[in-house]
Amino acid sequence: MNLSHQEQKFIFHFGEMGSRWGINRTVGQIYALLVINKEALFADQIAEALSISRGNVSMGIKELQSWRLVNVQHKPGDRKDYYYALSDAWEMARVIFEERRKREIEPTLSVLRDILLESPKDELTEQEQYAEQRMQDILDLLEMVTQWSQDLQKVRPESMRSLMKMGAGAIRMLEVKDRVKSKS
Amino acid sequence: MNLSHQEQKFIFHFGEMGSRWGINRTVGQIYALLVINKEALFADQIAEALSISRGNVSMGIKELQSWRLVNVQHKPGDRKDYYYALSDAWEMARVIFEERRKREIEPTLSVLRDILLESPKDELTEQEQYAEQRMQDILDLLEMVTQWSQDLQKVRPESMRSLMKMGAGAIRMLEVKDRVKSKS
DNA sequence: TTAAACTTTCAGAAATTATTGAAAGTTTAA
DNA sequence: TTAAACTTTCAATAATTTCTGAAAGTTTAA
Repeated sequence: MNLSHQEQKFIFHFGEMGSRWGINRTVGQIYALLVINKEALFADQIAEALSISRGNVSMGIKELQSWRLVNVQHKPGDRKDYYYALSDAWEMARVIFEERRKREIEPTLSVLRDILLESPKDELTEQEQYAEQRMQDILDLLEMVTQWSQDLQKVRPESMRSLMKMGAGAIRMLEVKDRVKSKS
Repeated sequence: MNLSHQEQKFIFHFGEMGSRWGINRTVGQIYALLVINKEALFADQIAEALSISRGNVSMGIKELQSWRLVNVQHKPGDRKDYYYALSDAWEMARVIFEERRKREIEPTLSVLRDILLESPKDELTEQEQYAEQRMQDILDLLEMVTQWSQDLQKVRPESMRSLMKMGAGAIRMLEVKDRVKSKS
C-alpha cells in the first residue's frame, strides 16, 4: 500500500475538508482512500496506509456506512471484510446530498412544525407574531426544497447532466412555459 | 429581552444544529435570535438573552458577518452597533448556499485542478490511472455544479419558486426540449 | 467444542475547539 | 486632549471531539 504523491495530496485534502463537510479528519481520509483505490481494502490495510489505529478504522467505516458511501465485499476463502466506496461521482453526489438533507434539514423541519403547531395563534405580542412569521417562512422554504430534492432524486443522472449543462437557459425556457400556463 | 417558549425552542434548536451546519452553538443561537427578532439588537442584549460572554458575542457576530447573514445598523445619538439578520427566507437560503459552496467546494476544486495539472500523464501505474480518473470525474462534477449554481444565483426568487413547485414535471419538460434540440 | 481470525466497543488520553473576561483598541463628543 | 462608551483581541481555561489500544465479541473451520 504505497501511495503516489498525487494520491496522498488527495487523501490529505479530504482529511482537511472533513470538518467542513461534517465528518472528521480520519473519516475523510478513509473515504478518499477508498474512492481512489481500485481494489477494495481491509481494515488493517487502511490503518496502515493512513497510520491510524485499527479501532479508529472501525469507527470511521461505520460512519461511512451510515452515509451509504461505503460497502463491504468478501473474497472466497478469506473472512476479512473488504471495503470499497461508491465509485460513480454522480451517485456519490446524490447520496451525499440526500444524507445531508436528512441530517441538516429534516430535524429543523420537524422542530419548526412542532413549534408552529403548539402556538396559541391568538394572544401573541407583535414581536411573537413576527417571530412566528419568520419561522413559517423558513418552514415553507424547507418544505419546498425537500419536495424538490425528492423530485430530483428520481431524475436519471443523464437528464440531470443535460439539465445542468443547459444552465440558466433551462430556467428561461421554463419561465416561458409557466407564463403560458398561468395565463390559460 | 424575554423570550417566549416558542422563541426559546427555535433558538436552542439552532444552537444544537449549529455543529451540523458548520458553525458553533453560540453562533447558531445568535443567528436564530436575530432572525426572529423584529428589532436589531446590540451586543450586550445578545449576551444577556443567551447568557454568554460579551467577547463570545463579538466573535459570533464576526463569523455571521463573514457569512453575510448579519448586518449592522446605527441609531441617531447612540453609538452602539445594532445587529440584524437577513429576514427574507429565500435570500437567507441563497446566501447560505453560496457561502457553503465557497467553503466546501471551491477549495476542493482548486486542489483537484492542481493535482491533475501536475500529473505525469504517461508513466502511471494502472492504480494511479484509476485514481486520476476518479479525481477527474469528481472535478468534472464539481465544475458542473459550480457553474449551475452560479446560473441559479441569477434567477429571480419568484422564478425559482415556480421552478421548484413544478418539481419533476419541469425536468420532464426539459428532456423533451433537449431531445428535440439534439436531433436538430 | 475450540481456537484462530477476524471486528467492535469503550475507557482513558490526546487533540481540537469554544468560551470567558480582563486588557487593549477605537471612536466620538466635549 | 481627554474620557466615556463602545468593540475587539487573546491568553487561560473549559468543553467537546477524536483517537488509541486492550479487552470483549463474533464467526467460521476443523
